Amino acid sequence: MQAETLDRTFHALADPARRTMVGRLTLGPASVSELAAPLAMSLSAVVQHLAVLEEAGLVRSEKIGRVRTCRIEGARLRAAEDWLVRRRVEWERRLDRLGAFLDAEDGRQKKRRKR
Amino acid sequence: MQAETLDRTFHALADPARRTMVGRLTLGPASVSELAAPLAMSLSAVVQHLAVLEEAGLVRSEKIGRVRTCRIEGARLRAAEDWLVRRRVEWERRLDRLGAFLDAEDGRQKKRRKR
DNA sequence: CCTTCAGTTAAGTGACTACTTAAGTATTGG
DNA sequence: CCAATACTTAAGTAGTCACTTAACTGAAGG
Repeated sequence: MQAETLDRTFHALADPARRTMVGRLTLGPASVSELAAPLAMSLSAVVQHLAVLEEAGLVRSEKIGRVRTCRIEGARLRAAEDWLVRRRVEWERRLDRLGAFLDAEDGRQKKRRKR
Repeated sequence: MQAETLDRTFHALADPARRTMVGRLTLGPASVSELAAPLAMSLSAVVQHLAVLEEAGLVRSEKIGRVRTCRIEGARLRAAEDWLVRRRVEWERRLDRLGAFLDAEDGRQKKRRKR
């Protein structure tokens, strides 16, 4: 939950090519060429995107022979999700309190009208 | 769930100042100065961050008199959370399948050993 | 009124992004 | 062996980013 880690994670996810790569890796490990296949850019560009994902800790990879196999690393993705969930919960809690307050006000008004 | 919308959302969240602003707004509406208070930068810079958040649809604001009041808009935040949840679910499903497969293999090995 | 307040706008700067092409380096199938 | 494969590295470029300072607008408060 460190600021810099979230910076890198959200930055990594802010690119459609990188999200496509992450999406592919949720289905299972893949080589660099497999990750590149659906993307309309040079292999070189894909490698650079991969570097961003690895530096963010979203992906880990190992090279065997001439093939580099990549897989997702769940922790950072989970941390980003957690951050979003926490904000949403806080925000919903606030809406609930507001709703309860308005209901109470409404009740008071009706009471007043009854007199 | 359009790509460009997620681009903007994740990009907006990739900055610590903007995340601080969003965090503040989950607690309730705030003026620009209130958002700026905890940030070590000029008001002008804060206004520029606010513009990024508004263009991403994460925040909406209205000016009354000389005060601009900002509040969060939940939808886009929710969409980002959804994207992360979907990837995680996919990834966990894959791990489960893998686990089941390994368990089955393990069972087969034990059977073989029994003979 | 007129000054302070709350924000707005413009212009500039240095760093970073997302690519490209081009020229590598190991592997490996035939 | 040697050509194809699977990346890897380097260098360059146009565009974007996160600020800054400075000058400005329009609403209040005294």
